[in-house]
Amino acid sequence: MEQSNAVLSALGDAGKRLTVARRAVAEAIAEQAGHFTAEDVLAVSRRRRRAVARATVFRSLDLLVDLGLVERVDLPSGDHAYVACEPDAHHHHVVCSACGRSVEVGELGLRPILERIEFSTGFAIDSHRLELFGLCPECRMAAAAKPSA
Amino acid sequence: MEQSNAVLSALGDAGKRLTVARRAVAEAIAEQAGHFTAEDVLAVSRRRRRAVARATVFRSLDLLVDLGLVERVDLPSGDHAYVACEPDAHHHHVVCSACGRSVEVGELGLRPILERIEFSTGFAIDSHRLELFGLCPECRMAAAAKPSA
DNA sequence: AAGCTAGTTGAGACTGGCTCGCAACTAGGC
DNA sequence: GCCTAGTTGCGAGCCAGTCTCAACTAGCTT
Repeated sequence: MEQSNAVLSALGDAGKRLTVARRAVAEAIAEQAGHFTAEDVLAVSRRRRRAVARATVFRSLDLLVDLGLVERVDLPSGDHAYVACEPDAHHHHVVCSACGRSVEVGELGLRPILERIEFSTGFAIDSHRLELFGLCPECRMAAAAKPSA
Repeated sequence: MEQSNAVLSALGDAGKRLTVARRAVAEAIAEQAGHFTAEDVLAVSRRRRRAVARATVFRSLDLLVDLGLVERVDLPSGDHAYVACEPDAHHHHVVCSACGRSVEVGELGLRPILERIEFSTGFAIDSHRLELFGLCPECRMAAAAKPSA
């Protein structure tokens, strides 16, 4: 809930209205443990009897992406998903390929690598996207406990 | 053309048939300078009078992705595209955001960074995706020559 | 408390990327 | 040249995401 509050106050700061639909979307996102799709938000909003129109879900999500409160990730499957995240600081996400949970990691010294690439290719790199996929500690343990199946 | 040959022989090695449709797709890909979409392949095949059905384009592209001859990239816009690339070695792509040209870069010392992340998050990272976007040397010069517009 | 208005929403038609099912076709071994 | 399983083409279908526009409302104003 606190997270949805953060979203709501960020909306206010950006001079956006705090509408019922946006509250519902914020709540639905706050309820997500890891990454989620627009479809998930839609489903949660319906389940909670705060149904929001499909178009509005996409609009709100776009808005939140603009505000940096949510980020798009492209799953290895090619599907588009979103993750809630801290605004401001540049960071990346580590996504659990079993349960979908996602964790943020900081800038982590990519800078020198980027510089090396710029030097060797002549490109002026202005944006990059690093997405990491693997098993979170819980799923690792679960997998170890029950190796087959 | 040599690249399309590489594709064709790789198909043979994988025990796949060398059909007319696949040749057409291979040629269309060889003709692409940078990233391209399934739609591009379709358009080229038609322009060359070797029209391939939409479904077949997707099937062939999937096949080539499986064989590691082509890779999917997700553009910052969220669109899916493909890039032709060397099979085997793990590598990443630098994509020019102006002209779409793409260049491969090697593994470039990401390993220690991944290890640091594994240590700090407890995740067992088994795959990652690093996509770099920026201006290639030509487009940089073009941009410098004509700063406005 | 009521009014005002621009930002926002809902509904549903629409688009475009991609997949499916199946009969027809053909690459490549014999 | 024959055979057959792997492929293809076609067209229908599916689904995420977008668009349009009239109706609604958040939040300022009076």
